[in-house]
Amino acid sequence: MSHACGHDHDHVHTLDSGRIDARLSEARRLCEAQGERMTAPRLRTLELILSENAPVKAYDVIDRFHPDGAAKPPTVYRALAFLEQMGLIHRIESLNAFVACQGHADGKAVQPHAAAFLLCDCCGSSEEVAVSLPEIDQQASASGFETRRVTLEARGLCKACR
Amino acid sequence: MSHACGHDHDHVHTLDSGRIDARLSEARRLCEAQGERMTAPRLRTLELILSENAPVKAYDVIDRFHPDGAAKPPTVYRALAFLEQMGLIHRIESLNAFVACQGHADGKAVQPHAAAFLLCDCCGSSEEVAVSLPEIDQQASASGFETRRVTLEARGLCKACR
DNA sequence: ACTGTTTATGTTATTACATAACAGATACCG
DNA sequence: CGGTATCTGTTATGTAATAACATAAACAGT
Ligand SMILES: [Zn+2]
Ligand SMILES: [Zn+2]
Ligand SMILES: [Zn+2]
Ligand SMILES: [Zn+2]
Repeated sequence: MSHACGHDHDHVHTLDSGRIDARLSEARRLCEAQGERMTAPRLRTLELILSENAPVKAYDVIDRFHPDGAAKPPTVYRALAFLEQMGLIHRIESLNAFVACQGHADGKAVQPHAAAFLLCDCCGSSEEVAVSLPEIDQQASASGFETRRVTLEARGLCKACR
Repeated sequence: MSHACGHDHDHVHTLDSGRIDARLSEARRLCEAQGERMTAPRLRTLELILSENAPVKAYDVIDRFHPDGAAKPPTVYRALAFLEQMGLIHRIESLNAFVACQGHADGKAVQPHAAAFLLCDCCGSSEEVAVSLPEIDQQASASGFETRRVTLEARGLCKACR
């Protein structure tokens, strides 16, 4: 984690392993409840993303996948696609990275959903926030546009890094 | 332009060359007014993006840059960065592509600005819409987050492709 | 015009990100 | 158990973006 901003990034806290295990179990339940399989590579990919608790690059997952040596890219990209479909992770377009969905943090199952993100350019932290988008919905309606997915990402500085 | 959607994409209209020339002249004026140079590679890059009138991949610009043979990537990526800074084009994160700013279409000079986009997954068309984002601004404030740039992209089907 | 300084471009090479294609294994269902 | 669908392993390739350094053009002051 390189930075030249004159302050530390201790405020980017990680999840303890108990909390991660809980999230993984819950993810397995959620998949099985929908007739989907939570396989080893999917679980491992989710584990690595949860461990970071911030947006992670696909190739970071690839590099850390095995204790010794990297995974093959398709293994991880397929797992990422699956986890995203299940609503367990989100892709951050402006970072080419993936982050665990915060909608599950409190133990509730959450269907795949659009989310907005506050992304710190200094410490790399991410906060998922729920927003409605009346204006763009209205603009879309006015244009006869049928919206399927919305990407909303705010880049800037978090409270601790300002 | 490949598609298997059962309808044509004639509704994706291009700009005629007179209109493109006008936009290029205006871009030059806008740069010079700010003490920036509108050089040949920058102008050529903008021309290619205006010609498409829809989001264009960087490597499409690279391939078409010279009548015979491609440009080198840094040439085009540097031009793209410049044009984006000048507010003449926007980067579409979810497509890894660039589109001309529509704020200049009516002859007005427009400062660099955030914009939202309606992006058709079928015909590839793009519509730039102006929106304010009270909810995310509010969420950011509540979190002590200082927003610098916002990406807002709606993917779906345009009126003609629904 | 001369000269130092800044800004932009040319060029080579490399790094980062993502998917196609197909073979093999595993789960699931009747 | 056999057939089918789903998932994984593997190789190779395709696509997107930048690092690093050399060259050239513009600019400002003399
Ligand atoms: Zn979420
Ligand atoms: Zn921060
Ligand atoms: Zn614009
Ligand atoms: Zn369309």
